[in-house]
Amino acid sequence: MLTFSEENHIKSIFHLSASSQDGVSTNSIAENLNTKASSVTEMLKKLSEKSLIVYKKYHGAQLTELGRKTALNIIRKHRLWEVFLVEKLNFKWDEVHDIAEQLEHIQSQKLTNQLDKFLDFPTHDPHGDPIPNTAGFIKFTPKLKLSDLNIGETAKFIGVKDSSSTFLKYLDKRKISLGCNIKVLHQEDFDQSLHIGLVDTNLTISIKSASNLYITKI
Amino acid sequence: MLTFSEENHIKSIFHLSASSQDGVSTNSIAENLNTKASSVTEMLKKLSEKSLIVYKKYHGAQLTELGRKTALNIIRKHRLWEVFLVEKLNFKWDEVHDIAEQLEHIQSQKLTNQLDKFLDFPTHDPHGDPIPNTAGFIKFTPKLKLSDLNIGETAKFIGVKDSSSTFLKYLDKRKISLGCNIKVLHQEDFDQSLHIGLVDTNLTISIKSASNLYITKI
DNA sequence: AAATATTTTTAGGTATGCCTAAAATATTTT
DNA sequence: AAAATATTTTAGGCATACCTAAAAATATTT
Repeated sequence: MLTFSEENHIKSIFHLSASSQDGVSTNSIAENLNTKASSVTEMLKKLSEKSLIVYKKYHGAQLTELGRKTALNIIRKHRLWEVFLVEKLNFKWDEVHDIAEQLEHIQSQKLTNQLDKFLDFPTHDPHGDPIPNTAGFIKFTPKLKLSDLNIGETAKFIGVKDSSSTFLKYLDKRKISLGCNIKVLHQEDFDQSLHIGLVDTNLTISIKSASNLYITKI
Repeated sequence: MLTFSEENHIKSIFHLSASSQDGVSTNSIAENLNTKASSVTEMLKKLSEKSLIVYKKYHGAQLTELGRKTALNIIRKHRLWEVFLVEKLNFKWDEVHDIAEQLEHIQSQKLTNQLDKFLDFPTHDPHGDPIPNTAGFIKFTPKLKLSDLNIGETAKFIGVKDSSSTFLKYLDKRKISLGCNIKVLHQEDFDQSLHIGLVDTNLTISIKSASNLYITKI
């Protein structure tokens, strides 16, 4: 049985692993968890002793297979609860993160699996992130961004990179919702902003916003 | 914001208050929470400083109005989650306690209220215990036990006193479920055991079991 | 009302998880 | 490759929440 803090460190290392080939640095974990490097060092020693990570002093941490499974189980719970909150309790997609952050620590394999069944085995959470299965298998989809498209191309909006509440609300206001089709109409030269077409409206979004939208060509 | 431990102490004091007019003793809390009296003493000081209890050395603790509200909010969450687990996720009534014990600490007023609505505002949990409303109001029903009935009387089974898994499974096996009608047919002289009649069967239960069943005359 | 027993508190200790500041190591620059 | 800079670890502290053992207060018995 892991403590909340241990679980949070494991999760953090998992997320940071995506964007780094070798070990995850102490500082990046500290920044991610809003703690200090020295606290992280302590924790890395502990997680290493529990065989959840491979840790070599001054050279960061890498999850072991056990650690990866552990991380994916926490992420599975987080994302299932997010689906529950949005689908069943009528929460908006920008309101669910903090609550799921608490719920992901609830310990009961049966609870997780029954919840999964109750939600009819969803494959993605409300932000488009894939939900790992019981075995810790996660469906990998190559992640294209809207900013990667050429003028004239159309794609389906399938997920957000930055799922901060501010950004999600911004999307709501512009009626850009998961699953909708977006066509790139034109790009401004001076600031790279994109004119895009939705089903019944056109609008302009910054290149920064465009690179926060994951899409799949259709 | 209270810690899990603070919340558990508050809850414990609330439950123990039912069966004691004046202050709840340090020892009884310790026993209830499986800790030691000295740990409880420390906590009582802390809760007292936070105005959740009135605490006088050597004379036990009593909840303040704030403490009572706090306790009822935790109990509300506990019981709503129990309903959720049984009604929506197909748990048995003897499986839900430990999970609800974790879920009761999740902090989000909105979550609790949406859950309440989703469950269609249940009034009682799967063991027959009443669910406090948002304001901390709890419906008080005078609690008769099956053992209080006279021979020949019939009553509706509305709750259990001891909701241990063993006892709940015992009831399952005998098809005694919440809401069913029970008639007291006869009492054995030598051990006070009761012969009772259900809808389509008769059976014998010990006086100890009978005093664990809350009923209401019909 | 003493003596005894029980309960509660205090004193002092441990593990966890955080911190700051200083020391050690790694990386980058010149 | 030496110096400067950045990162990471160690050392030593603090708060929480537990513990045991001893002391103090209360309750019960004689």
